[in-house]
Amino acid sequence: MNRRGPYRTGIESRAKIVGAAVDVFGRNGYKGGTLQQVAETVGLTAGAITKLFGSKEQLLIAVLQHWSFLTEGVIGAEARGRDRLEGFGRLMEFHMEHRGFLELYITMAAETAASPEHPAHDFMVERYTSTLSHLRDLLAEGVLEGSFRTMSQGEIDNEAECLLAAMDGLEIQFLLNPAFDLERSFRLYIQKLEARLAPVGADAAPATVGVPAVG
Amino acid sequence: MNRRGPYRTGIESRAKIVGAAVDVFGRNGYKGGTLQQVAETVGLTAGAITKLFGSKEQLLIAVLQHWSFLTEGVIGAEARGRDRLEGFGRLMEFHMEHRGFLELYITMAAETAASPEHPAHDFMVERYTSTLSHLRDLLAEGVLEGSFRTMSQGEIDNEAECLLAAMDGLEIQFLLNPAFDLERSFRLYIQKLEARLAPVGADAAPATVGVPAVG
DNA sequence: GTCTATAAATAGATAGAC
DNA sequence: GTCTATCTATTTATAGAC
Repeated sequence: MNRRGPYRTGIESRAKIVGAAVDVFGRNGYKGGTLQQVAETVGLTAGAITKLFGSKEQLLIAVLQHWSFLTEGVIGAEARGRDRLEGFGRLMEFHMEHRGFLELYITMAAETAASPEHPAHDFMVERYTSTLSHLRDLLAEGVLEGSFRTMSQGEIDNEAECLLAAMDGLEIQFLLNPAFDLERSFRLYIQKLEARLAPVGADAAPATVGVPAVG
Repeated sequence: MNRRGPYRTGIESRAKIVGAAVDVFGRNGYKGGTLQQVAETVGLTAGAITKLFGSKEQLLIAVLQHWSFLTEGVIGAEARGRDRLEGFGRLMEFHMEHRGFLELYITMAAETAASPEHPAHDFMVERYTSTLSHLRDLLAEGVLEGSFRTMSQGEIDNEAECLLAAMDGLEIQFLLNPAFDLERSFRLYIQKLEARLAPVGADAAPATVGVPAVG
């Protein structure tokens, strides 16, 4: 970085273009978003973007890689021990602070879910597969560690699916209603999850644990 | 219906066009879907559709009304008593059998969530608001009826939000992976919900209730 | 590296024939 | 009611000047 030479401005432009494309593709989708909208945002022309990235599709790929790199950094791989699921809480925070990335994620998820020929389809399928795998591992580690009660693999699978589903669904509700407290709702879900998965005899009064007064 | 007169074929065409538009808008989104794709599906021309519906946007409105009418019939208003949440289980079944309507719902939810100027934005916000309200009512009625333990309004709100989120998120997972058993995953979520919300003293062994062997 | 100009395709919508 | 033909606007992508 801070590289000298003939490519300096090109590299800076690429970064600015990718940032603008996150918003454009996030708001209007891949087909709906246009290179001219991106160009307008960064003060260039559509032709310049085509030459820099080769094609609209390759710009999308660059956008997805940027997003992937950023969110993996937010979630982190160090999530072990007590704060196992904390990385995903940080992801909710990140999405509240950077709405453009959340819009991109939800838009790409829906578009690729509905059309297998979407250029980002394989990317998103792989993303969902690995996220589910990650969540299953966290839950299984919690069982081995004694933080969670014993569960069958089927129970672990379903908890992982529901947890990912809750994140996606709550994020949609946040986008539709900016007053919605995404991070708080997600953390309440986690509290209920931890109460439900508490080792037998670890805590009394399971009927009310994990849900503080909120009304 | 089976109406005579000069409007007969027009009415039949309208129904066929709306059905085709469900798929086209569902798969490609509103901006991404074209009148020509719809016309091709039903064996008409794009010009004929424009004349019948006035504009692309009015076709979308007709599509949303059709979808709304159908899904409300599936969910039903009779959902009281023990089978309070059964209507939403039927909705999951319906979505597995009629994937086009599910694609339309998820696509519209994502598009309107990301762009407030979307022609279906107000429609979807209203849809989410009323669904959340419906779910809160079902939970509150369950409390009054004694099926559920006492909850604060905040707890009810969060349970309704998480339930709607789980439905949306699990549906996305089903679309991305057709082998995913949406209905079963949803019913497992409901079982966990009912176990979590069981009246105090109504059932022993809360740690394992509601989750049958699945591995 | 970015521009202008342009090619080639496609969009939604309208007009008029039948 | 549906078609053909056409208008106007946009799209991605390319070519060549600077």
